[in-house]
Amino acid sequence: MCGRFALTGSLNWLFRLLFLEPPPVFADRYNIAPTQPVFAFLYDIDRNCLRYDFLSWGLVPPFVKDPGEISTLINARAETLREKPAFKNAFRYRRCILPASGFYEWKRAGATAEPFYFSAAADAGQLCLAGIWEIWHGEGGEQMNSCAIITVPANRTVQKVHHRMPAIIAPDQIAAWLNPETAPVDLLRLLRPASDNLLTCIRVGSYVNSPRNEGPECVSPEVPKGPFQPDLFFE
DNA sequence: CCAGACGTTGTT
DNA sequence: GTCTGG
DNA sequence: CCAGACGTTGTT
DNA sequence: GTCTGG
Repeated sequence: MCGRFALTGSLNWLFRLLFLEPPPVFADRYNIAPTQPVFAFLYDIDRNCLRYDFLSWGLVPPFVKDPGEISTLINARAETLREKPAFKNAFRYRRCILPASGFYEWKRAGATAEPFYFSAAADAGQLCLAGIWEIWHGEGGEQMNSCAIITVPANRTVQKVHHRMPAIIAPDQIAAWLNPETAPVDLLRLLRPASDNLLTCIRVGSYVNSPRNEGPECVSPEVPKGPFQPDLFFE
């Protein structure tokens, strides 16, 4: 699955690819967690244009009375997107791309969970995660835009840590994914586990565990804990 | 017909 | 809103 | 996803 | 244990 990710560095290549003007500033984010605003490229069927926006991570279906009523829809299984009432309309009409430098997965080992960071092996930069988004209207006219990340079975690299992973769209498929004219069957074809050579994996420290923590330390490799820690004694 | 769910993950 | 279950 | 809270009353 | 918050 995908419950935490990072977005750092310049996205200019993506803006250029989509013929959009980049915003002047873009803060590095190392620990993007559910409920937070996430940056997204999306097709807006109402305005009939491709644009970007910030979406609240955790999809709120339009039929709920209170956005707090549903809180865990941070992922949507690719296998059942078309059938699930909470997702089908979003899949049909509101797809998005969530750029990510990498994503975190936790490996469960009994009571403990060890965090791992997956990023593009080619050092080429960001990944494009496939998402769906939704518009929620409150009784008082308030509006909330939210999103979920689509998951697929893990590839060989991710399998070592977890059995699901985010769907990653290749740069040359982004336009097709966002295009409102693309047929559902062709959309589903894009939702495949990434090829095994796309990602590298490192074990990171538990610093990232708390969503309150930010900064590059989130992706720092785990400091091995051995019986000997001379630095502590001879400081 | 109306009532009630509508989602994922992991764990048991 | 729309589908499923009773 | 993990971390952290988990409660009421009355008064300022 | 379970729910809420980030």
